[in-house]
Amino acid sequence: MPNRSYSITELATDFDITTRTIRFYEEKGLLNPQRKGQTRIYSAADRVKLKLILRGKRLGLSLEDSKDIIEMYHPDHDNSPQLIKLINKIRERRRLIKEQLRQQLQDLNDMISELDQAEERCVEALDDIQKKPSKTA
Amino acid sequence: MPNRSYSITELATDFDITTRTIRFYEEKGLLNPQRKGQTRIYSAADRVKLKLILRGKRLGLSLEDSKDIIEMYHPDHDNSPQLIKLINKIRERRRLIKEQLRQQLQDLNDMISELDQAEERCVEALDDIQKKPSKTA
DNA sequence: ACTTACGTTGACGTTAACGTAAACCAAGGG
DNA sequence: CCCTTGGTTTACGTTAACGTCAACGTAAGT
Repeated sequence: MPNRSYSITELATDFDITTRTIRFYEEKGLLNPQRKGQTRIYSAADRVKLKLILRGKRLGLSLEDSKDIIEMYHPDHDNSPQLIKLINKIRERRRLIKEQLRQQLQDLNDMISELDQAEERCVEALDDIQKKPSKTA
Repeated sequence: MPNRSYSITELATDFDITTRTIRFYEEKGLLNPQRKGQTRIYSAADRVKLKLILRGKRLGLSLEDSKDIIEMYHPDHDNSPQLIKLINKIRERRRLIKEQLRQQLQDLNDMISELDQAEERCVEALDDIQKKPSKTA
């Protein structure tokens, strides 16, 4: 059932964050859960938003960036200038993401190959030590 | 000539950072340039370290992490227990990097395909508006 | 001698993204 | 009735990674 609702602690344990974090995201305008009295009630859509936020964080986006992205998901269907602006924003964002993807892929591969080399140097140093026994001998 | 040396502003403009940033990295123990009087003189090796730090940043590593990684590049060639520990650190780090690579690739692809969908929804909404002329008509 | 460019060391300020603590309410169990 | 288990708001604290002065030294050019 994708239409159930969630308590704040439930979401917190699900995503391994604290309730403070979730309330903080609301404070920053990234979430707007319903209320039952004082208590926050999170919908499936809220859950998805949280997921978006956390994914954004893993990619190094700021909360502002994630907020921006979240707002791309519910366009104003009656306002064509707004829609056009939104489309451009989406395309720009995609461009940024793709460029980032390229850069990170290269960075990660570079780093891995350098770690390989560093390991190799260590292994060789160890081999050398094996051949000439210690100075104290 | 890879063995020339660099001034602090030279490195700063090269990498598009401020001199404050470079001194900050030194303060945190990631760099240790020579001195000529008071003035810092950076070697080619220092330049490489800076590059490592900045790449680390792009990957979301902390300065502490980068410091750790930099220290992997000049092993103590006479101490085999140290060398063994270092090799294990390198392997662990590579494991982390690879896992991060996997995760980021998935995150980026997910995000791109979701942006594609969002764009599509916008375009459809625009089409709808074109068909039924504005309410004021 | 004066300015300009580049360098230095403090030291305090700033921003993002929460952590932490205090003080409180509400529902249910024993 | 009290306690435990959630939930709430408000507010101050914290950390990383610098930014931003201030106050000064030095060497080169005019």
